Amino acid sequence: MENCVPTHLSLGLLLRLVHQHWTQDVEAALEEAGFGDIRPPHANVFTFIHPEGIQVSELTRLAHVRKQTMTQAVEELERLGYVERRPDPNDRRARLVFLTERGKGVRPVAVATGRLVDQRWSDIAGSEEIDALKQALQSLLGKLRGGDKNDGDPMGDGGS
Amino acid sequence: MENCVPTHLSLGLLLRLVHQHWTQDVEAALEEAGFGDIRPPHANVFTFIHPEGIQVSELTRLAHVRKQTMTQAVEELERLGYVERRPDPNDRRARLVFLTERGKGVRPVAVATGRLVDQRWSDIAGSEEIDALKQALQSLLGKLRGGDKNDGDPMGDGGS
DNA sequence: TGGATATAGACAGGTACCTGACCAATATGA
DNA sequence: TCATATTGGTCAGGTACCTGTCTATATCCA
Repeated sequence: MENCVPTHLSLGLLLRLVHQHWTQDVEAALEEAGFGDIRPPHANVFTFIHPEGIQVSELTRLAHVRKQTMTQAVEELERLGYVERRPDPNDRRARLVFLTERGKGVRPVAVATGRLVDQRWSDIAGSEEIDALKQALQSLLGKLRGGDKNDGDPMGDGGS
Repeated sequence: MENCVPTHLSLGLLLRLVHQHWTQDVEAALEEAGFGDIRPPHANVFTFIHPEGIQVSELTRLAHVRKQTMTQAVEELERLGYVERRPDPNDRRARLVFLTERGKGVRPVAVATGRLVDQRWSDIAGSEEIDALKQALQSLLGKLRGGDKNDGDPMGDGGS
């Protein structure tokens, strides 16, 4: 009796709960991979950073989080030695974020983590179902915002 | 060009973004209904409370949030005069949460808010799509937890 | 060329979740 | 019946988001 999944929970609740699962799973996967010091929000940085350096503002746009949030992630990664910030030669207001040598080593793992969780969920629930869910969410999102500029995100996030 | 919704965002990112939309929409709907002092997490209380009184612990179970979170919501609603807490005659550790007269008046509106947002989203994206999404999330959730006790939630949440 | 506006980033502060430690009352069971 | 969980609730503290304000630089255009 006790494991019927009976009536409909609200959409808000469902979204929150599934999202929580995702975050936890990403965190666990990072831990497992031996990078306990990298946490979900950091994945956003690893996902979108590139060798030419990138501004924090650009990162916020790509990851859809606020400046404060992204700044904090970058600062933490800087403290951990994965990235460094240097002045932007083309804009004296800005600083560019670069991977350090250490960061370059970790990036593939950090980026792969999201995919890994995707994979696990596909194993559990069927990859078609997961794909359909993604599609549905994406389509919904597109409709909710009248038409938002979007951006790739090969896998990204992991974060939130 | 700028409104293509091109490649696939990660599931985590999608979940976060859609959830954010939901929360904002619920908040806006409450505001619109003239209850700007009621905020999304409070909806959990209004959804699950009943005339016989309910323990905070029971509320946390139903809404799937932690004690601290629910306690805070209840305290706020108490301060606003929507609920009151009285000792549980059957358990001297516990206190029961009851709606005040004021709370009884607001409850239907607070509960309806979630449905309202559901309705709006159905208008925008098609009710079939929304229903399918709910179903998919629920099914996924059921699979992620080996098999969890569930609970109704006629509409609930609103909150997160 | 100079004034309005937009942008990069820092800073201050709030919210809705979370965890873990703790106390008091209750239920369990040898 | 008394030690041992378990549970209801509080307290302290952390995280990942959010908002708004502010300064310095950049951009745009009249």
